[in-house]
Formats: sequence, structure tokens, C-alpha cells
Amino acid sequence: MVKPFKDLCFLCEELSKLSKRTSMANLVSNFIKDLDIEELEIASRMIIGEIFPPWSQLEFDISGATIWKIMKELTGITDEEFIDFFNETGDLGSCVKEIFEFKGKVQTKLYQFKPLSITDVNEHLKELASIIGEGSRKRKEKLLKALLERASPIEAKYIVKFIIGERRHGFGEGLMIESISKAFNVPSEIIRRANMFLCDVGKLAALTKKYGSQYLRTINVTLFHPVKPMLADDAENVLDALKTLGGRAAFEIKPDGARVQIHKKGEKVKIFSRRLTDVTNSLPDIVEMVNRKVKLKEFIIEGEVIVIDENRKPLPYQYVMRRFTRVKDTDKMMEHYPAKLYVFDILYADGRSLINKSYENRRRFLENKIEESIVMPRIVTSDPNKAEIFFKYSINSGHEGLVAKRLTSTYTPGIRGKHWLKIKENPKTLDLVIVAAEYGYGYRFKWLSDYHLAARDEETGEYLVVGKTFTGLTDKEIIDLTSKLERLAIAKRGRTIIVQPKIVLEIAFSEIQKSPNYRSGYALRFARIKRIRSDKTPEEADTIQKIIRLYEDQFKRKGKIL
DNA sequence: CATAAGACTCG
DNA sequence: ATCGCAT
DNA sequence: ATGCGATAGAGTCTTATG
Repeated sequence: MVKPFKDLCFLCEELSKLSKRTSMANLVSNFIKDLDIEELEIASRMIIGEIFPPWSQLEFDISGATIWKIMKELTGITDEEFIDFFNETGDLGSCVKEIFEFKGKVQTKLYQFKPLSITDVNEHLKELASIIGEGSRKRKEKLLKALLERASPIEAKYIVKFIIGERRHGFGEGLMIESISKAFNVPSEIIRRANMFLCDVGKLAALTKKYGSQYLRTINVTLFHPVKPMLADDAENVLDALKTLGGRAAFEIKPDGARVQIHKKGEKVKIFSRRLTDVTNSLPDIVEMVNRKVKLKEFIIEGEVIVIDENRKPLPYQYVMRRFTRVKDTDKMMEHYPAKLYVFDILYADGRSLINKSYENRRRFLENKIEESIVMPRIVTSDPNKAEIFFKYSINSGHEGLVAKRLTSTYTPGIRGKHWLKIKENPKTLDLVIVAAEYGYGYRFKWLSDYHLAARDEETGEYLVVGKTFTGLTDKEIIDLTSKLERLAIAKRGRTIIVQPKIVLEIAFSEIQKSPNYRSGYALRFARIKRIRSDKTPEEADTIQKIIRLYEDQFKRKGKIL
């Protein structure tokens, strides 16, 4: 039976009203129970807002601004009206719905009455995402306009939400697994396990309904089908990590680079990023390296890629990103920013899955088959002092810290368990001044939840922005700060207000970067709020001169390119 | 042809 | 990535 | 204590626009 798309929209509406996880899972479980296989696959993806699996290479490439433009053409709404609608609703999807409802009264022939089915919408979205090449922007807009013209207000709301990736109904992958479990009476642990290899909730639901738990158990790693990477939890220090891991553990270097999963069979090599996108084309030197240094015909290995200078010192993370995002002229990039690979795990070798082997087993296998120069350095110890010395060594070599690993642990894809533990230095902090604030999105749209942080210039007395942050405060603190900031407002620009520089925050960060975007020339990476410094005046805040000093200090450990 | 805006990557 | 909140 | 979803940054490349 063909299910109307409208029903799925109503389901999402219900979900956003609920807060109890179990009742949300029950609702979805009932909805998906009697869908046919094809619709089940599509609907499961839609409900959690992941329309395409991560490696499918299908992308919408459409932003909120484009939606705005299309809405103007479709309804004749003015910019001022649009902003009013947006400010009232707080999210673009609801805003589109309201506009359609309002304008629908004026222009009744705005949408046709042949109802959209779930499959219809999916076909349209797929087509939309596959448009590439010259003039693609125009063709995409035309197609989307046609689709929205057919949609009722509530349908338009969710089409827009899917396209711009705005979910915010509190129902994600984890709850979908619970729902599939309930709907088809299969233990959630089995579904969870299968999901690690499939990385696609749609396929997961379809296979569960079609074949049941016996089949799900047989799913395993497959070449050229990326697996969700196993994740590490945080540990305070090496002692803490040793305690959690049972007194003895492996400690590997943690470089400040990007994670890769490399698959090879015959001549074919593919490199996947942590989010499972195919980055092979950007990293030809890594492809060449594995061809030379891995002595296996078929394999899946995992490692970290960094970029080094002529002294083989790690360059700042910015350069790693340059390599990852570049697809043209990769030859020149290879010369200027040579990449280095550190392999730390092996999941598959010559026809055999290794993920159920222990860490020590996998590591020994890896050391036998891979040239030492690209193997991640590590030690195994039960002595906290030795671990601490290795940690210091890692930091002083320009790396981020260590990852401690339980020797007996198997590879658990997609899970952030207590088997791998990240150990980093305590973050540095700065006291910075709020000079502007933005109203947030979703449930924070009435609160000033994003703060522009500035350092004082000793020479001019001016406050220079060095970053923004939105995280670290509780909801209550955000509400309090909102009213304080509103009283300090000087000017308003859209959803941003400029405020008098009065409030000082203690900000933790991971690194200082050279910024092309800020007038100050510097930006903080991963800025987050530690606490509100009500005891400090803006004059006592840290200065841009101090930030420049800290920036230069970073090169005592890291490599630098002139 | 230069600049600006948009999209997409990552940790 | 980091965080707070729910459980 | 743990899992989950929400929040959204900075940098860089690509496309659109005047």
C-alpha cells in the first residue's frame, strides 16, 4: 500500500511534542510496522533525517538562503515578511509552513491536490541530489520549486527540513534502532551490531523486516563498504586511563590530524574519512604509500593522516584540512604539504575479518604486514611513570596526546566505549569579552546562545573578535545571560546584537589558528565556555598581544611553513 | 576577472 | 568537537 | 555513569554575480 507522505509528517510533528524516549520509540515502531519493504527503507531514513547513506555521494547542496529565494518566487513574500515569519517560528521548516498557510489563503491555487506519497518525495529528493555539473544550481532550484508547489504546508515544512538538514525533533539513530527492535521483535543489540557495518538505517530496517535476526548476525565487514569507526572516550590522565583499563594498557600517539579508513583489493584503493566520505582523490600520496608499504593483497586498515614540514614535524591542523578538501591540483599540494600516515588498526585482511580479534592480536598482525615507518608508535606498560613520559614525548613532538587501549578489546565499530581512552593536555584558557551575541536555533531560538568573543588590543584599547562559542553553559545560565545582554545591547543586525563590552567569560580552547576571517588575524579552535567571570572587568581581560605570543609558542612543538 | 556567498570538510 | 540533559 | 541528540565553529574550495 502506498503511504501518504503527509502521514510521515504528522508522525514527525507528534515526535517533536513528546519528550519521553520510550513513547517516541513506540510511536515510530507502530508507524513502520506495516510498511512494505521499500517504503520502510525510505521512511526510516526520513524520520531520522538522513535521507542518503553517508557514502552514497548524493548531496542536496542547497542552503537556507536558497529556500528563502524560492519561497519569494513562489509566494511573492517580501524579505521583511519572511524575517517576521522566521522570528516567530524559529526554524526554517516551520517558517515555510506558516508562509504557505498564510499565502494559501490569498492565492488558493498555490498547490495542486494530487497527494504526495513517501516514495514520490524520495524520488524527487534523489533526483534533486543527483544533479551536478554546469547550471546545476538553476536546475536544482527549478526542481525544488516544482516539488514545493505540489506540497501542502506541512509537507513543505518537512521537505525543507530534510534538504537543509534541520531535524530537531529529538529522534535520532539510537531511538530508531529501538523502534526497529520493537516493530519486528528482534533484540536491539543484534540490530545495533548490524548497524555498525551497514551504516544505513534504511537498509537496516528493511533487512530486519525481510530476514530477521538470524541474517543480521551474519553481517560483517566488507571491502569498500566503510565501517563506522570505533571511538575513544575521554580520560583525565594516564593514571586514570590505566585504572579504567585494568592496570596495564597500550598507549598510542594521538596526532592532530584526520582519521582515515583505507580499503584495498587488487589495484583498487579507497580512502574513507571518519564520516565515511570518499577522500581518495585528495590523497594520492597516501594511496601510493599503502601500495608500497602494506604487504597484503586485500585489507581494511585504519589510521591518522597528518601533514609534515621539511623537518618531518607535524604542521598545524589547518594544513591537514587543506589536503582533505582539495580535489584539484593535488600534485602541487603533495609537494607543498606532504601527508604522513600512521596506521593503528587492521579490520580485514586477505579474506578474513579481524574485528573479533583482540587489540593485541590485530596489532601484532599489523606489525608483521606493514612497514614500520607508517605504523603508529606505541608502548605497552603498567607503569604510570613510563606512560607519563611517553605522553610528554607525544606533546613535545607536536602531537595532541595519547590514546590508551585495552589489550584484550575487540574492534567495536561506531561505539564510544571504555576500551579506547583519549588523553590530552588540560586545555589552555583565556578570559575574553562578549562584544556581540546571536539568537540560537531550535529550542534556543529565543535565547542569545552564541557569543562573539574578543580580546583587548593593548595599543588601541579596541576589542578584537577571536572566535565564537555556543557551548558550556546550562540552559538556565543562557537565559540569565540573555536578559543581561539584552540590557547591554547597542545595535541589532538580523539575529545578532552588538553589546557593550562588559561581560567576561573564561574560554577553553584547543589551539590558536591564523584566521583569514577575523580582522584580529587569529581564531580559537574549539572555544567553549568554562565559566562566567563576574569577578573580572573587561579591562582585566586577556589581550590580543597575549594571543599572538601564545600562537608563536605553538611552533616550539609544531612545524611551520614560511 | 575579481569578489562574495554557499556548501562542505573536519575535530 | 564539546556540551548538557535524560535515563 | 552512560548514551544520545543538539548545538554550531573555522577553514577552504566552488560557484554565482557584477
